[in-house]
Amino acid sequence: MDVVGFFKALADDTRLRILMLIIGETELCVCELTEALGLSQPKISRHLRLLKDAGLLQDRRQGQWVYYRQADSLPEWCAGQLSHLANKGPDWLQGEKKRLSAMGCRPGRCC
Amino acid sequence: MDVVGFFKALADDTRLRILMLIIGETELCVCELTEALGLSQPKISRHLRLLKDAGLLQDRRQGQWVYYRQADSLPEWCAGQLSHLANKGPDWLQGEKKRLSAMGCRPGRCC
DNA sequence: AAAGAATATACGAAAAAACATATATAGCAA
DNA sequence: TTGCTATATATGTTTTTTCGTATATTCTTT
Repeated sequence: MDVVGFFKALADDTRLRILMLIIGETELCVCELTEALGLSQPKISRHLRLLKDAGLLQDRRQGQWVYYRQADSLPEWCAGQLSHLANKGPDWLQGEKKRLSAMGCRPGRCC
Repeated sequence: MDVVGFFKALADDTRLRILMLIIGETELCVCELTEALGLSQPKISRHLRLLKDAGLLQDRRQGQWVYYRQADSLPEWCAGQLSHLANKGPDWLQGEKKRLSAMGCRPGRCC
């Protein structure tokens, strides 16, 4: 996990929102992110891959869903910064969180 | 100072090194940075401008030299992250610091 | 005023990143 | 198997960044 790579990974509005949402919710699958951000599925997947390649996220497959969460074993300077950001700032994620909880059916959370 | 803008500003190797050097030394002028990083003067100036536009640096002119330092009035989450980075990490700036102190004549510091 | 040094900007080219869309893969259910 | 859903990748295009080089500006010194 190099420093510039870390900042590059966060230097995009979509990725930053994805990451903050995931950290706030601990774990989210692709379709939840797609819904919450109102973006196309390939776009979400592409950015998730970048975040995973950068070492910030890890994924696990469960059935047909793939869940993403913050990577274990992040260096402290990096994890600290992330949780700090996720807790402190984002009033900019109100809309996203609202859309998330408005989802009729979320995998593992309903029906 | 928006969050994405902050990360964009740091998402470049040259800018990150410039910033870490400046924070480490409190204040540096363009020719010192040019020497320390071994890069062309226009390149340094261009990146300094980006950092200034992003709100991370401020400058002051003294005679023919322009000195850059970390901006006053940075939000706490931002200043904290910067000093944390500058103090903790950069073993990657050894060469730069060596070239800096090897400069025969540094404005305000010699002759 | 003229010359020289330090710094800034302008401009076209090259490289990198982001995108939309189409298609592929993988699991599940009938 | 077939069909359906969730996710991933491939491809060509557009946008954004970065860069080198040339030139402009500002200050100092003579």
